[in-house]
Amino acid sequence: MSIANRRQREREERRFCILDAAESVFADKGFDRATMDDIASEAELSKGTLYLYFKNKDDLLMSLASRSIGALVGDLEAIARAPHSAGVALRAVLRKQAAHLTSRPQMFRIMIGQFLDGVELDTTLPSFTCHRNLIQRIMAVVASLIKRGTQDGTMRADIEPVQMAAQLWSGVIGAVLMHLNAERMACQVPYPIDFAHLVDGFIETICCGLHPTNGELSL
Amino acid sequence: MSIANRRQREREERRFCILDAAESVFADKGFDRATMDDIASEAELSKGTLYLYFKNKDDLLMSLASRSIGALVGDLEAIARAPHSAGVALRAVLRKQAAHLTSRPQMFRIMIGQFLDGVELDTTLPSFTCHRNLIQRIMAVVASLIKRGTQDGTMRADIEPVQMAAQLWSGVIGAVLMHLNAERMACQVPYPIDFAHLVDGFIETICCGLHPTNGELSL
DNA sequence: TGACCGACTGACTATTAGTCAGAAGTTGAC
DNA sequence: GTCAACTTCTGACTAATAGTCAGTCGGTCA
Repeated sequence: MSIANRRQREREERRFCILDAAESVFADKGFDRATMDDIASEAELSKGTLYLYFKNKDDLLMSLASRSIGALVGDLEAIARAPHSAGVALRAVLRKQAAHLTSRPQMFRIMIGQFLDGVELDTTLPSFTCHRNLIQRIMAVVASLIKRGTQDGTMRADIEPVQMAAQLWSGVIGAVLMHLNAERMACQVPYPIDFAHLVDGFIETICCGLHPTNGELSL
Repeated sequence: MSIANRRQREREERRFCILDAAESVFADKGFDRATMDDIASEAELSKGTLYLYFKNKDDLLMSLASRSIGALVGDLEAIARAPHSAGVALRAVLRKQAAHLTSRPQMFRIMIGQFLDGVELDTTLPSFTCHRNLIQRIMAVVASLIKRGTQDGTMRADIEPVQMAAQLWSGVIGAVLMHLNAERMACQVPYPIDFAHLVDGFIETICCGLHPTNGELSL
C-alpha cells in the first residue's frame, strides 16, 4: 500500500508542478500565446507528458482556475460567517472577490475568455465539476448575505437574493474587466477616468441601490 | 476621374462584402474557430485577397466591430437629444446599448475577447482609430445625461459623470456577458436565475443607486 | 497593339495543438 | 540477481491554420 501511496503522491506533486509552470507561462504570455511546449519546458518535461496529466489545454486552464478560485472561496465564506451586518459583509465579500480577480489579471482574462468565443466546455471533465462547485459556493455566500439583509430590514424587501447575487457578480466582473484594461481604455476614452477606484466606486453605487430608504424605482 | 471613382467604389463594395462574409462566419463559428479560408470562401475570394483589404485577422475584426457600433451610436445620440428626463433617457440608452450587444452575441464575445489575453492592439491601424472614436461618443452620451441629472437635481450631486459613466458601462458589459452565457452559467449555478431579466434588473438596481433620495452611502 | 497596373490567386512557410510508438525507469516474483 | 510486467516519459510526427509572395488575369491607355 505504501508504494501505491507514494506513486499517488508523486503523481499529484507532478500535476501541481505542471499547474505552477502553466500559471507562470500563462501569466507571462496569456493563454493563446502560451504554447504547450512553453509549459512543458517550464515544467522540465516533454509536451507529451502534459497530456498524461491533463486532457488538453482547456483542461489545464480549468484546473488552474479551480486552484485559484479555491483559495478565494474559503476566505469569502469566512467573511460571511464573521459577525458583521449583512451590508458590511456583502461589501467586504465583493471587494475581496474583486481584489482577487484584479490581482491575477492573466488568470481573470483567461477565465473570462472561457466564457467567450462559443467554446464548448467539456462538462465530463473533473476539472469542470470542481470549478462549478466553487462558483456555486461563491454565489451561495453572496445570496445568503442579501437574504439576511432583506430579512433584517437593512436591504429592500423586494430584492430577490439569487437574482441580485447574479447582478452583483456580473457587475463586479464587468468592473474588473475594465479596470484590468485601464491602459487600453484610457487610450480609447479621452476622459480622466480613475480606473483604480472604478471597482470600489461601482460596489458603492450598486449597494446604494439595495438600500431600503430608496423605495423609488424610477428616476 | 470616372474610372478611378468606379475603382474606388468597387473597392469599397468588395471590402463591405468581405465584412459581410466575416460577420457571417464569425457569427457561425466564433473568432478563433473561423479561419481566413472560411471567410474567403464565404466571400467567394481567395485568402490572399483578404490581406489586400485588411492587414490581418484582428484588423478585419476591429473593422467589423466599428461597423456594428457605428449603427448603435447614432441611435444613442438620438435618444439623448429627445425631450426625456435625464433618468429616463439614461435608462433608455443603457437598455438600447445592452440590447444591441445582446443581439449580436458573437460580435460581443469577439469584442470582449479583444480586451483579454493581453493581445496588443495595433493603434496605428485606421480601424483602431475609428473604433476609438465611436467608444468616445458612447461615453460622451452617457456622461452628459448623468451630468444633466446631477444639475437638475434628479440625481445625487456628488456623482462624477465620467466616472459614473465608466461604472455603468462596465456594469452593462458584465451583465450582458453573463446573459449571453446564461446556458453555461445555468449549468454551473444550481439556482433558478432569470437570465433574460438580468440586464434590465441590473440597470434598475444601479439607477436606484443614482437617486438623490438615497444620500446614505453605507448600508 | 503592346506595355502597364491593380486585383486576384493558391501553393508555400511557420507555428502549434494533440498523438503515439517506443524508450527508460521501477517493482516484485522467482 | 534477473527478468517480465508495469508505469512514466519522450520527441518525432500529423493536422490545422495564419500569413506570404511570385505569378496570372483582365481592364486601361498611349
